[in-house]
Amino acid sequence: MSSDPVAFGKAIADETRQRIMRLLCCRELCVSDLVTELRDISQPTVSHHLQILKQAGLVDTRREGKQMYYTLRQEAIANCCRVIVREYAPDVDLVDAGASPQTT
Amino acid sequence: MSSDPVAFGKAIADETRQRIMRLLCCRELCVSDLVTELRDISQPTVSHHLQILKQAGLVDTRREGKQMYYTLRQEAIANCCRVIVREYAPDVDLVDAGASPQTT
DNA sequence: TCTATATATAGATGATCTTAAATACGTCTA
DNA sequence: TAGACGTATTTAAGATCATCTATATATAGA
Repeated sequence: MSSDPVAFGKAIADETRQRIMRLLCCRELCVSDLVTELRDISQPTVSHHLQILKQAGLVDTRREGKQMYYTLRQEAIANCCRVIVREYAPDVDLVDAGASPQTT
Repeated sequence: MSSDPVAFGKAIADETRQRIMRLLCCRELCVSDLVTELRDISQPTVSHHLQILKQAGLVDTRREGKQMYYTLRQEAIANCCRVIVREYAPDVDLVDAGASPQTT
């Protein structure tokens, strides 16, 4: 919920967590679904990363019987990005120049 | 450079680095300027963080005599945010409906 | 209640990160 | 060239993190 850029950075600063986020994007999955997809990561590790994402406010949870379903909080993610741009890229207009690859 | 969300996350996942980014936002500063402002951080630590930001493509450098001047690469930062939103918040329109009320 | 299943937590370990002190490097000026 | 100054790198210590195994908690069904 915080939209704190440091906390947001820490939350996304891990390859496994971003794999989880990618899997959760636009669909709801339970822990065992995620463990099945991330076949090289143990269940406790998946749960651990989910707790970190939850703590950062980037996922929502819903219990259904024995399973715990997770979804991405897209609006929260977008909001963190808005804060970052407002703080560190205030001169950039997000509307245009979206796809222009202006990088060294 | 890369616009890799994991690398971007690692780069911003530190309070000191974001303090540096805030100081560099919209103005050019050399290392000793930054050391003066961040009065609780040593010069080698500041230099170290600047290297991390540089490696992530978030700052540009310009040498002028003995000093090395740093600037924020706002476009690169905005681009990383665009990638993150595209990947993890595709249903959200970054432009409107932000934290600030946008009266149409 | 007991058992099975799904998820979370605890503890341990190795890797990575932050930091400062000491030192090296690069540039200017005399 | 020598010395001063600004910045970068090296080294090492302490902290944090990702990951596993083992175990605990929670829920459903018999």
